[in-house]
Amino acid sequence: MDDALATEGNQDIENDLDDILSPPGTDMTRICFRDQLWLNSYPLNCILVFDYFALSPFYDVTCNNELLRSRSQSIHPFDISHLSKMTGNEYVLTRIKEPNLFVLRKQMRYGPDRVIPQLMYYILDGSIFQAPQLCNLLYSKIEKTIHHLSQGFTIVSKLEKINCDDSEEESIDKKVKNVKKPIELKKLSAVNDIHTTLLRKVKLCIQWMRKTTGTCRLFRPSDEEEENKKKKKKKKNSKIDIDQLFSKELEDLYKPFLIQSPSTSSSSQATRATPKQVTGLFSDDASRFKKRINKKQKRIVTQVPADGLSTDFWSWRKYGQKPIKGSPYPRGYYRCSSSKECEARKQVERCPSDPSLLLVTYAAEHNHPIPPHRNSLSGSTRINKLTTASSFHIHRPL
DNA sequence: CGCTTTTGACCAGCGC
DNA sequence: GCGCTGGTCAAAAGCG
Ligand SMILES: [Zn+2]
Repeated sequence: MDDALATEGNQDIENDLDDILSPPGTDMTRICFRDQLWLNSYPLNCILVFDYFALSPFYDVTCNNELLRSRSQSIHPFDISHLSKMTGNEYVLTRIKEPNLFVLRKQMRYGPDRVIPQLMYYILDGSIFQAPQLCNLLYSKIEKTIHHLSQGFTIVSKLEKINCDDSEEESIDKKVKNVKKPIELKKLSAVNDIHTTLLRKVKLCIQWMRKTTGTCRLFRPSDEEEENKKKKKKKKNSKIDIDQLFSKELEDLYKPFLIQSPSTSSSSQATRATPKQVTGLFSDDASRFKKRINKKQKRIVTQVPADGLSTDFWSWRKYGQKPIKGSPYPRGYYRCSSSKECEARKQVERCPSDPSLLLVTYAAEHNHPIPPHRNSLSGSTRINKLTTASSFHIHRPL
């Protein structure tokens, strides 16, 4: 299955989003203005930068700066003492690093100390750009993230059939059935749901941001903006509500895909052919085996094709191999090699009924992010020998 | 040299 | 207590 399934259904929402993100006449982030003739004739400094900016298509001739300019030659159009007495659109210089960088802000003034920022522009080495709005930036980041997530889910559902056992009451027969049940369709529709819901949330967030701040900024607000913000404390509270709601619902959405931490997981045990294999897996005592994982630890069983291609992204170190009863193939024991503190473990064994499949049982959770690279490649050539087709008949002698 | 895997020993839990 | 089984330890060996 391809990505089209996930994206097609969201077309309407995405179109709506485009409308929200790009109100007519505000998104000029794709263009850049530069007048080499002007730059050759005049020095770009904080006095003349206004004249230069006024030549660009970004400049709004209805602004108060334009009024000041036409009113008197002796008043600089950026003169805040005059601008602050007026109301309406205006441009102010917010950052100056002559002659390379100038940052301008377009804002709506309602009174001497009441302004709402609208857009930011920067003039970098003579080229004028409009800074992308925070909401656009956020949206593109989130969209990218969603895209990668759904890609990831698609790949994962192709490679693995995941069984996450939640119930202890399930009969053994049922458990065995669950292991074999393919779940690609279920996963894909879940991904689609997540995609749709995320887009909806993003849309809500952006609408809210526009309502509360007029438009979104890329730069840190100035002191006077902070004061305005304090006056809007009530609205700040509503931000918290939305944020909490947003993260809560996100959490709910992703819950089925997360390996729960020991503190939150309820008691459950592995899906195995025989429950006997599960009992006595880990015991918690103060001896030198205290590192053994709690018996109630949540465990996740996955089936992966034994082609040697589908490895996970964690780095593992083998610490044992045992022959297992009822299977001609041994079981390999691996622990996380990224961190000494990390308790994550996995067991890899070949499925007795279908030797082309590997049963990978994960226990405990990593307490660190996925390592970017393997810590070391030395000694790793034999990694997962169990997964290579040539050697899975090897049995250690008893 | 620093990492890995290999592998026999050891431990804990369970059933008898 | 004893034997069986699954899980872990740790010394030794292997690898780049
Ligand atoms: Zn880890």
